[in-house]
Formats: sequence, structure tokens, C-alpha cells
Amino acid sequence: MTVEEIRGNMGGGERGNNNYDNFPIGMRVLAVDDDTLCLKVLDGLLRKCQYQVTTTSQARMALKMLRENRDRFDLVISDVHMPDMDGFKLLELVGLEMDLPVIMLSANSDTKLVMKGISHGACDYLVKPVRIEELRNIWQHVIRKKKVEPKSESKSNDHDKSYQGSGESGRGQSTTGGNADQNGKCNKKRKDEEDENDENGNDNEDPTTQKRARVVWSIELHRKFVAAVGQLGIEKAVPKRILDLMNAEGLTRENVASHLQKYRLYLKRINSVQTQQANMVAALGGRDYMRMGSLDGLGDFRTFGGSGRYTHAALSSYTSGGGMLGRLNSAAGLSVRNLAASLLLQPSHCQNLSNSGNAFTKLNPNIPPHANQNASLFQGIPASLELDQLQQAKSTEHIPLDESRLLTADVLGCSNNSLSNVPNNPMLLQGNPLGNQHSLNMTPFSSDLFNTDVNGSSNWQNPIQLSKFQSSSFPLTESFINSHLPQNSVRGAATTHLQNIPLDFSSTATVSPPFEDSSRGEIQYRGSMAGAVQSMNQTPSQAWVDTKQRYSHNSNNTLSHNLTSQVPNNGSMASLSNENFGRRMDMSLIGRSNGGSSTVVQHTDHEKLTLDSRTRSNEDYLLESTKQQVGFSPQGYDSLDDECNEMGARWRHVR
DNA sequence: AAGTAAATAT
DNA sequence: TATATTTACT
Repeated sequence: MTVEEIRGNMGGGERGNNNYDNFPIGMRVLAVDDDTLCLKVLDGLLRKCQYQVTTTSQARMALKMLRENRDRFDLVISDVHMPDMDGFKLLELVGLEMDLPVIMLSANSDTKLVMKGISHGACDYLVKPVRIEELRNIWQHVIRKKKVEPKSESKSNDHDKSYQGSGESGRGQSTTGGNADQNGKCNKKRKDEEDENDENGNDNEDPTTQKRARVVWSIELHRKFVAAVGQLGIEKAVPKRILDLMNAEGLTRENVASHLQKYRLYLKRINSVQTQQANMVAALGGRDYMRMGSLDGLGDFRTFGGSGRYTHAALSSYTSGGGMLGRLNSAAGLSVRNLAASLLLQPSHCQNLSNSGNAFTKLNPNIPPHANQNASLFQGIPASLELDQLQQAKSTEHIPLDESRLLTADVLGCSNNSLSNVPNNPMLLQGNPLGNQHSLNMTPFSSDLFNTDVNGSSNWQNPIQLSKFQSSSFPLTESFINSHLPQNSVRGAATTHLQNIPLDFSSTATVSPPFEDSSRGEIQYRGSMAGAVQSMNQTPSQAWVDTKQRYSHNSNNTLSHNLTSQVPNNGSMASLSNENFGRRMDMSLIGRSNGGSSTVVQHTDHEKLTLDSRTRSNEDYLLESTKQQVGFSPQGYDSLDDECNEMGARWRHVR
């Protein structure tokens, strides 16, 4: 597409009141910088360039303006360091929600930062003080963006039949800096992919070779997909609409439909796994006193939970447990926090619910806390586990080899603040039929990123292999993660990373709560331990990928063993912590189990109950946990709580 | 056009 | 061989 074309397009009704005949004169730029002085200067410079400038000192406000009218701006230029919202976060959100080129601005020219910005989708990174010369050329990004995403164009073109695998990375596209926007987010990965693609289907470079390559659901593509679905809401997420939203090149409705089909399947499985687990918990859990997880730190999520985007119905459609989610929005759940301390669930209570996930359905979100004990019990476990997973996901994300990846993680973490405004991703929610506010609320956006960012298209469909440690099914998040992380490099790094890398966990409410939550009960505790341990023991990438195999064949390194035999045994997680666990974590974790059961539970296959093979492993884990629980004394919970809280704190600290 | 099942490719 | 993607069909 030429500049002329751009102009032509821009002059179209799409941009209505703006005259683009003189492009880039009049280009609408949104400048964001908390430093009003800088902002003013920037504003002045931009105006000198004859751009139509809009300024704001708040990232949130910027986001708001952008959301209000996506066609109101052509380009965003934002400072990196801002109090209300990290510039990168803004970048991420803008990249995800709108297709606007974003230019980062910072006085810090640290290569890492620049890398972070670029890899996160910034089309440019300017170092303050900005010179007008630099600003004079920023319009190119607008054009580039347009060029890269000739959405409408490609969709209807015939020659397009020979579309390439991964939409935007396809050869048909400009391979120059064009893919600055979302593609840039995972530069490294993207590159690899592109390389692969090139190697694989190189020949179909020319349309003559009508050999249509099969669509490769690249991470990027999948992310778009997920984002689209999220935006539409699961209900309206039909192929056609998704396709429109995806804005991907060379993708047909059929492709999307197919992917959607698979995705739904995946959701179902996830769901069923969880349901079963829930049942297991219901049946076996609660033997002992359990505390419900606290919902501390939910913070922003609460609001999010209220977002009516995902209707109960919608969620249910993918939830075998039908309606389990409904409970989530409940105040009951949210307020559990304080109850937790004094609530003790008796086995008897649980038994009533033991046989079905449907029981949940009956729980009214609004019923008073005390009436919700059973529910809480259910929630508690999966909930905490979920959280743990999320964390893991994060940790996983952090283990990354490069900045870009870290960035991703950041986004995940940071996005919380904006959760309430961001188009969420129902899919994630689905993942947690049992869900809890946590997963419900937080998963959405973050997972979104996760899925898309980290995982390849190959693993997310396999919730089952998620493993017993993860126990409560993975939110898509985990599932998606993995495959694409260069495993080797990560592996060795895991340990260190966990300790030194900026874990984003607590940067947001999202993360911290998990720990606290998990601190409440033995089960939860274990769950988190498992999670923690796992993430530490394994390479992020593989951790979730082939857990199944690993665990079944590698008993020595298996968490189950560690958890089952070590934990109850001496009450120390030391064994777990040894090499991989961050010291801090260790400390906080250790001692946890003191006062716990003295029973040594040896994990053996014989103990397994006959369960659906698909979910057996997961349930196994739960079973084990449950068993171990028996005999645990209610005592020490407080300390547990404390410790766990501390743990959370430590995590934060570590970060 | 959506959804599902069968076919086919990797 | 198992999976994932594409195609066919209602």
C-alpha cells in the first residue's frame, strides 16, 4: 500500500471529519505523559509537525479516550514511566484493543527498556528529550501499520487464496518493520516462527503455487483469536465475528470456525476436568477442617467480577457443571475472607454436595456466608489452586529468556488495574467452572495474554495433561504456556529466575491473593505448594506441557512424591525447596506443615481410584491431598495463614 | 453461516 | 500413531 493509498483510505468516511489529503498533516496523535512539562513540550513539538494533538497526563485517561472512540486517533505516543499505569501496560492494551501504532517515550534509553517496549509492540521508542526531527517522521508508523494490516483487502482477495500459515507473519506481508504492532510483542518467538514458516513452506512464495498452506495458528494468531472471542463474549463468538475482529490476513471463516471448534473442545475438557475434580473434592475433601481461602487482595478483581460481560448463561454453555460459575460473582465468595478465619467445615456438610457439580449450581451467590460453607469449601480448593496456577503461569512467564517475555509477564501482572475496562476473555473464565472470583476475575485478561503469548498453538488443547499437580485444571493460561518457550535455556534458568527475576506476582493484586488464599487449608496449601514446587522444579515450558509423561515416568522428580511423602512426613518442604526453590520461598513454606498430619502418604498408583482415565491424574492428586488431610489437626492454621501470607509477601519481595 | 463429523495432513 | 487442521455436509 502506498502513501497515496493510505491517504485515500484515510480520507474515507472511516475517519470522517479529518482531512487526510495532506497527510501526515493533521494526523491525530494522542500524547501521554504524567510529567506535564514534558507533555507540554511534546505537545508543542507535535504541533509543530502539524499533527492534531491531544494530550493527557494519565495513562488511564488515555486508554479511556482510546476506547471511547477507536478511530479518534492515528497514533499514540506515550511515556514509559507513569504512576497510574505503566506505559508498557498501556502499550499492551492499546496493541490488543486497537490497532494503533504506539510510540514509547522515555528518558531512559536502557537497551532493555527499549527492547521491552519494542518487543511489546511499540513501533518506536524515543528517548527524551525528543527532537522534533524524530517526531516529524512518526507518521510513518501509521502508514506502516496500515500496510501491515490491510484487513479488508486481504480477506476478499482471490490471490489471497494462497495465504500463508500464520496470518501476519506470512510471507505475503511486508517483512520489514511493518509488523511492529502486536507482532513485535514476541519478537523472538515470532522470529522463530517466521523462520520455521519460511523453511517449511517457502516455495509458496508466489501465488502461482496455489498450494495453499494450512493455517498455522501461531501464537499471535491465537492471541488475536482469543482476544476476539473475549471481546465478543463467548455467546457471540462465532466464526464470522471472530474473524472480523481478528483482523488477520489470509484467514478464512472456516479456519476460524475450525479453531473455534477446537477451542471449545478444549474448554469443555478443561471444564470437565475441573468438574470432576470438584466432585472429587466434594466427595473426599472436607474430611477435615478446612478453611476457606481468603480473598484478600482481590482488589480490582471484584469489580471485574461484576462486569456483566460474561453472563452466567454464556459461561455455562461451556461448563459442564452448568452454572457453577454463577456462584462466583457472589458476594458470598468475596466476603469469605473474614469468614475463613473462623469457619470450619465439617465433613458432613460436604457430603451433601459430594456427588455433583450441580450442587454448586444451587448455591445462590447471595446466600449468606454461613450458608455458603459448603460452597466455600468447594471453592476454596479449586480457587486456591487456580491462583497458584496463575502464579505459576506468571513465574513461568518470568523465566523467560528475554526481555520480551518478561514483558509479557508484566502485562499479565499489570493488566489487573485495567481488568475492569478491558475486554475480557471469557475463555479463561470457562476454564474455571469451579472457579472462584479469582480465576474468574483475573484470568480473563491475563490469560489472554498468556495463551497467546506464551503458548504455542499445540498445547492449549490439552488440559488433561496438565497433571495432577496442577490439580485443578489449568486455566487456559497454563495450558497455553509452554511449548514455545525454549526449554533448554529456561530450564537452567528457572531456579535463578525465581529468585532474582522480577517476578511480577505481586505487582498486582492478582497475584498476591493467591498465596494468601492458598494458605488457608491443608489442601490449598498443598495445592500451592505443588504449584510452587512444580514451577520451580520444572522448566516452565515443559512444566505444563508434558506433565503427564513426566509425572508418570519420572517418579523421582515427581511432585506427587515430594508432596505426598515429604510434606506430611516431616512437615518440611525442604526437600522440595532444595535446588529449585527460592530460599525465601522455602522458608515460608517450610514449617507450614508442622502440626499437620503425621501420616506419611505414599503416593502409589495402587491407591488410585478408578476414575476417568482422562482426569485420573488430576483427581489422584486431589485424592491424595484429601487423604493426607485426614488426621490433620485444625491447629496451626493460623500460623499457616500467617506463613502463607508471609509467603506471599516474600514473593512480592523477591520480585 | 454455524456446527459437527469425517478426511487428511503433519 | 497421534494430533491438528481442513473439508464436507446438514
